[in-house]
Amino acid sequence: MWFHVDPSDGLPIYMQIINQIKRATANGLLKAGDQLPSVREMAVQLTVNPNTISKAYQELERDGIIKTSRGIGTFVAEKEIKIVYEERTKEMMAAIDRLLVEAHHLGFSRDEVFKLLEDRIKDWKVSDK
Amino acid sequence: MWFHVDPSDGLPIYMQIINQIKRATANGLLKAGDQLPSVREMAVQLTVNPNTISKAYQELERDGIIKTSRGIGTFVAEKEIKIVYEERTKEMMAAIDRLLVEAHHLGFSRDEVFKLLEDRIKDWKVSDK
Amino acid sequence: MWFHVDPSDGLPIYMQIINQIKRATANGLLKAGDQLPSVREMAVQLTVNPNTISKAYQELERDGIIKTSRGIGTFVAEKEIKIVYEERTKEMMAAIDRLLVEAHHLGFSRDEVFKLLEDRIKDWKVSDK
Amino acid sequence: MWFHVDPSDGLPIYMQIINQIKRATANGLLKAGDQLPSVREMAVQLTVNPNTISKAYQELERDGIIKTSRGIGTFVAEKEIKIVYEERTKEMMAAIDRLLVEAHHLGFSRDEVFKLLEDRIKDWKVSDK
DNA sequence: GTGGTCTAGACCACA
DNA sequence: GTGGTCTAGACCACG
Repeated sequence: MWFHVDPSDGLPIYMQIINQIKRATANGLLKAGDQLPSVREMAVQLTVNPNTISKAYQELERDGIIKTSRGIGTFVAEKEIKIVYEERTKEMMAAIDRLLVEAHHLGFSRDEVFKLLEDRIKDWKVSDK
Repeated sequence: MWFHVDPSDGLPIYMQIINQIKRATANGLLKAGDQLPSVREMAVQLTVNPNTISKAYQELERDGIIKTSRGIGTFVAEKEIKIVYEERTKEMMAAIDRLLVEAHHLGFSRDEVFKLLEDRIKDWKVSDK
Repeated sequence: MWFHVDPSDGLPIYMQIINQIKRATANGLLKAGDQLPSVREMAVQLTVNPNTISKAYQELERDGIIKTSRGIGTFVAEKEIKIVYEERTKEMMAAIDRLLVEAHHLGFSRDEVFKLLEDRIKDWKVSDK
Repeated sequence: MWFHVDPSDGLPIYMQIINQIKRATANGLLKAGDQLPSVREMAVQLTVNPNTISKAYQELERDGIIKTSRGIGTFVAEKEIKIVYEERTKEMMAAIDRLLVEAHHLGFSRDEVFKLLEDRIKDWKVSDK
């Protein structure tokens, strides 16, 4: 499988794994019912401590993203993640505020941020498939 | 002053303080030359250990956000954009990309992000002087 | 390892440690990828509080000299010169000027400084590989 | 008088004053027997706490640079500062080492440092009077 | 009064 | 085992 991990990334390794799996399920790269590698298998592949994989899986299961059956394996769950609208918007606004603060400290005006984002979104759209 | 801290937030306390001060300098609540509460003062206000405040202040100083003088106090620094243009833009684009990725995870389309940012910038502008 | 510390030196302990590590990476005693003693280990060696070592390591990390991974350890970072040419040269010239001023205070002529540096560089070169 | 002080310099204010006076006596700008401003006078002039001036003067007197007579004033002392040769050389070598370490972290080779210093010294000589 | 350093000791996050 | 955060409390340097 196509997982990878960067130990020198600030993000804890178990988090990197969680993010990749979340993203894959969001993308459709992983569909409900798909089997995930076993903890040991993945640990070998990423040359990472099995505890680390285990922790990632546990957290994913807690969030209802995956489902593990003892002795059988680990699978992508049916359930879909739903965050309430207000929650989502709140987080999104927080993220936007973080961006604006960062922009300020980098010396960009709000209009420049707006312009840059506009351009960036256009680029992304073009490269969309 | 209007600082507050949530010990049960995942974010370390000193980080919460850093973020609040960065934000305040970014939106003009704190202006260059303004004096910040003394380490001890802020420590009692937030019922937090003085060392924790100190750590936040030191980190802010090395980022050039504030300036401290022993025996005098701590002050908001003159803003000075030192990084070269390419560097700045590169960092800004990276920040924008992080935002777009986060937006995607939260299930927002790019147009929605664009719209939200537009609104937010308008709000901030009002508080500009 | 060969670290040592003098608590009665005017310089803060964490600074002494920083200087030693910077020096060691500068003259090749520590190379990129080398593992540093763990915080606790070094703390007992130097009979110093672990927090003090931790502070030194954290400061070194933000200067890009070392790289630490939680749960793994602390390592010498790959050297990476990021600053632009003009910036670098400006800083270097400032450092040279500081040296010349200090030399003047100590009563050395410029030619003597030149001579001493020449000798010193030769010595260092020998320890190059 | 031509003293000045920069509170935002890393160096403590009292140190800045000491350095200026030391330099002036080394230069000949201040000669043995010259009277220095009173503590109060200097404090007003530099808009600095009198304690700070006082501390500088005390330290200078301890080093034999100046001599104060109660009720009369403060004067440059006759005695000349002498550091033993080995001491001076030791300090000078330490300063050179600091320069070389800094150079390394700025990405300069030893030969480049040598070259830069050579140029700098030549410049200084030309601008000497 | 200000900020800076250090200790002792606790608890957490990560691998 | 690793490093990171926080507290309580001491002492120092500076103005």
